[in-house]
Amino acid sequence: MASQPPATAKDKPDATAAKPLRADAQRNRDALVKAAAAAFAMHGADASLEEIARQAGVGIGTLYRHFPTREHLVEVVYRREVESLCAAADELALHHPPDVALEQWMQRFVDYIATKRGLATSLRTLLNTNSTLFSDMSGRVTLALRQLIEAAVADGSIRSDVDASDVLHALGGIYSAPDTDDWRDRSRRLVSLLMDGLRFGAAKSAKGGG
Amino acid sequence: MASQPPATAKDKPDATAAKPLRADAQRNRDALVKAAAAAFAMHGADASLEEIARQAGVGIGTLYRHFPTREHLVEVVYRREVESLCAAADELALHHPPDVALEQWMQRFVDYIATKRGLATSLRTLLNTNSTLFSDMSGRVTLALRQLIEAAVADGSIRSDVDASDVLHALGGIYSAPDTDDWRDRSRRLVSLLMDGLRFGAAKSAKGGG
DNA sequence: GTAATAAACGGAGGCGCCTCCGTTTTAGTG
DNA sequence: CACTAAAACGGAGGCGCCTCCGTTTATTAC
Repeated sequence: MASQPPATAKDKPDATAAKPLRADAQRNRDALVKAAAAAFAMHGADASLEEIARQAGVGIGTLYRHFPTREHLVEVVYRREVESLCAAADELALHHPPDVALEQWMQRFVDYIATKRGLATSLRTLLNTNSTLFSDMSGRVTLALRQLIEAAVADGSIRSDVDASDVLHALGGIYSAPDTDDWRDRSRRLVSLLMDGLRFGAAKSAKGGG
Repeated sequence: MASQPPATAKDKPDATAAKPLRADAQRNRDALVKAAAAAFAMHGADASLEEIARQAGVGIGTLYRHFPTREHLVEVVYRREVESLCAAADELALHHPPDVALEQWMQRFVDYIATKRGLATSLRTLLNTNSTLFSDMSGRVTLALRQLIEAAVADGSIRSDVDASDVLHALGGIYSAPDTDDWRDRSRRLVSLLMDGLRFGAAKSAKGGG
């Protein structure tokens, strides 16, 4: 479990090599990310950075030391959220039948995107600027979705002639709908509809294999 | 020369209908645009708006009344510059042989773009956001270029199998070159080279018509 | 000319951005 | 434990953004 290389380990020229932060620095950093996530969710991507620092209980200087620009902070928050969304896939897979897990995850995905409406503009700018971020995130999402789909296909509860990118496109159609009041309800219905389409013609009737 | 419709003229429901400004307002507006053009040229698109107001000799409130956002101001300055660039085409056509006019105008065009390097990012954002602006401006430029080309073709000094959009693409290749110190010299050479290509196979050798 | 009114002015004020640097805290060392 | 160097902190300060509203000015009507 001890993954620190304090003295005995050799330096790894790892791409993601980050020397361990000092304990207080790590604490503050975590507090900042948490506060930023809340602030961005509440006020959109141009929430006040000073307010974020205040909520995190640190000085504005500390915020800027950790995140030199607003974009850095937005990126970290965004990565963290996508990561947690994808982690939820594993969690759902453990506690539900594959098709139910898939449906619930798709619903979460759409809901998550919905919360990002306000950030749409700046997030798109960020994703255009930072192509690494874009490919990392879409790769991560596709992977999570693929695993859910494969499990459901293996289980025979959905048809086998679909793949993750097809479904991702279909979900795109759902969340790009204009935002009315009943957006949430409709998206729920549409995800459910998509799910029925996926179940149609599935092998489940011939259930037998383990 | 009197183009004001003070009392006798009827109201035109023109799309660009703008009620005439009060004299002082028009004066201030002009001063602001002029100051802004200078400031953007000097400091890029995020020049200080307060400084612009100061240079124009007006209060910051006046600036914001005329141009509610920075983008409004950038747009007006940009439109004015493109307009003046295109007007230069007519001017050149009056005082030079068609091929010389064409070459000189292309040179001005490339020089102009060069001054916009600093604004590239924000200008691109603006053009993406505001598609009307984009089509207006590129239409205006294409028209000016087409007239120069047609005159030179008619005169027999350049070949006839090119059109404005071809040449615009070629110019694009020139100004998108990486910016080194000798950028200006090289672009001059390249424009000259392009011009030679346009002259090649022209009818001018068979000069005879008046 | 004067009066009335709509239009325009302008800058103070409140807030946010970001930098800079004196102060504090941590992680090592003996 | 004390000591030190390096790392991190934090907030004052300077500047820019933008709004709001009391004051000034151009225009119109008489």
